[in-house]
Amino acid sequence: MKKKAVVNDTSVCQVRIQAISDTMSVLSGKWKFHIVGTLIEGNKLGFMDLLREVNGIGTKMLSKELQDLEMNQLVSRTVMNTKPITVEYALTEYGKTLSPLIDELAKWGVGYRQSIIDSKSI
Amino acid sequence: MKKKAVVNDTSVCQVRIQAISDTMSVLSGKWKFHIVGTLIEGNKLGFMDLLREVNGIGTKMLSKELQDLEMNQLVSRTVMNTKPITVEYALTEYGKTLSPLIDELAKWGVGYRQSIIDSKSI
DNA sequence: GGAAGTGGTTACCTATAGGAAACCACCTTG
DNA sequence: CAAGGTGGTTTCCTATAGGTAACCACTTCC
Repeated sequence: MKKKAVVNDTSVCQVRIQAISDTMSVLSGKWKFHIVGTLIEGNKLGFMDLLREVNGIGTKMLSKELQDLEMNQLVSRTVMNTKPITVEYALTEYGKTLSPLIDELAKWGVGYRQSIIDSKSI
Repeated sequence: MKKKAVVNDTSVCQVRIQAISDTMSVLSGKWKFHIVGTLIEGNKLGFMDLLREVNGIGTKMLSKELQDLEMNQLVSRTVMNTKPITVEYALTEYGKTLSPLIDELAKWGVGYRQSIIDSKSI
């Protein structure tokens, strides 16, 4: 019996793999990270605000993605009692726990872009 | 001139949004986080090892995703001079900078799963 | 009354992500 | 020489993600 080059079959590792799947399934698609990232910066935003801020998104996708995020308790939707009715989208307390993740995402992206620039100038 | 409820038009913010896009474009698709996550655990792995470890992936996707990652300098591909030819995939030094990001991803996923369990048991 | 701004939904279309399976080459073992 | 293990590529197919545009309702402004 040869020893297989298996990684690490401990439950810790299985949990980790499962956890990555879970996170990705909640934040799947092209826009959710952007929307959450924007809401971290903006605190409370209306639909049209988000449409402007999230570069390139259309009404359909924004609407759908917000529903997804609301379903997963990450975003709250509050209809305000104003003259032209307005709706406020904001991160829930739980949604705010995504901050460190989004920060890492942004941080890595900055470094990545810099590394491309550096490699070009050699 | 009404003040628009614009988030934060500073360059810091624009960079951040751009950075999130960058990261997501490099790690797009269903499998890249899994593959990188597995390589973090496993150090050096062969094609068949990855095929076994990354649950559910097929040869085509694994092959394609590894090429993508190699192109972006995140993964190295080394053909070993062994009797039945073997290939070692490993994270590059730059690929290892993804560790904190993957860790956050996994950490959040664990918390998320727990929050689902908790909300059920109330 | 019509334009313009709020916040969407719906229908339609297409590009592509991703899966299954066949196939290829090379080497070793029986 | 056939089987089985390495490491893939190619073809073919489909599900779905995502884009465009039309449309809806309500309100205020002119």
